[in-house]
Amino acid sequence: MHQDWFTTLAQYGYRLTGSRKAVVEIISSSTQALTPIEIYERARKVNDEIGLVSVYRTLEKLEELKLIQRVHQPAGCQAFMVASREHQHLLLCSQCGEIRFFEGDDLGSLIHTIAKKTGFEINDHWLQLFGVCQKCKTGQEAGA
Amino acid sequence: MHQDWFTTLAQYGYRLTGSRKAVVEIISSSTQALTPIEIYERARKVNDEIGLVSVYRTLEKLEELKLIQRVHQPAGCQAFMVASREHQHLLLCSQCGEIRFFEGDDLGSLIHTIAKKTGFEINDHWLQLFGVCQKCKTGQEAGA
DNA sequence: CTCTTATTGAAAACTATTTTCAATTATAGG
DNA sequence: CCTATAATTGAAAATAGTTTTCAATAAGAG
Ligand SMILES: [Mn+2]
Ligand SMILES: [Mn+2]
Ligand SMILES: [Zn+2]
Ligand SMILES: [Zn+2]
Repeated sequence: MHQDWFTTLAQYGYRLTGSRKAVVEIISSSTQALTPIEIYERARKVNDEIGLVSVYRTLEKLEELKLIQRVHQPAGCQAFMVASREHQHLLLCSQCGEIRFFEGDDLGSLIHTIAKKTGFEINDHWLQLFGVCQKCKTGQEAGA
Repeated sequence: MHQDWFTTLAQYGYRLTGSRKAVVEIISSSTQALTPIEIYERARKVNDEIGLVSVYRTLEKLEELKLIQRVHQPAGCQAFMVASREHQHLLLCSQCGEIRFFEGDDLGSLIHTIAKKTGFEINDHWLQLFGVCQKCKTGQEAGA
């Protein structure tokens, strides 16, 4: 997966540097949403030269290219994760932070009804489900 | 409506001060989500002594009492609006910022399916619809 | 009216993010 | 390979948003 990201970055004329590679590898392989600081701390274990500022700059570019997306949670909205290619929704574990995509919502008729009732032209929606994952339910520790 | 809020605040032992009244009146009568700064600026027109810090402190208390809620939007997540008493969802106009509640989503069967498929125990959800309100569609300016 | 204690605004502190800048380095072209 | 050039870097400064500290004030119980 991160190979694809490198290709995309290169296509857009961005150079492949050590700092960028570290950030890309960390985010693209995480099953949790990560904040800039969390990414920075993980990246430093690989490359202790990296600056937090490069994490921010890389996140900015990855978001522009729609390779990552911001995740909104009750605890805060600074975390990022891999973006879904298609229209999908999130399922989040409130305990360990694991995040999964799911698809197949059938909001069509609801959206139609609300549009008719309110006069709004509805063109997007956010749906997120919150819960406790299987691992956390059974008491196991979750892998980071 | 803000009369009820004053009563609730008093019941919890909070005093009714000019600063609080201003914040309460502004939020409880707005059809848009407002940021702390926006509230502050509006409040100053009524009471030019008020400090931004009191806006923050009042928001904190109103949120604790569940009289207001934070609104998450693509442009940012610092805005607040009246909280719905019951389980409801938001419909937001991307153009003028108007926000409405709606109810009657039928996510039950979707949630059941996802729970079964993933092993998650799902206990909450967020649903927001984004679009353009009637006023904005027909080109009128929206009232603040 | 008085007393107590919550609340206030200003200022300082803190946190998160962005900008500035000179030094470095990826990469296109030779 | 080398070279030239423009993108990228990390440090430091700047900015923005929010919280804490503090002495002064004022709400409200009695
Ligand atoms: Mn959907
Ligand atoms: Mn619902
Ligand atoms: Zn979990
Ligand atoms: Zn509108």
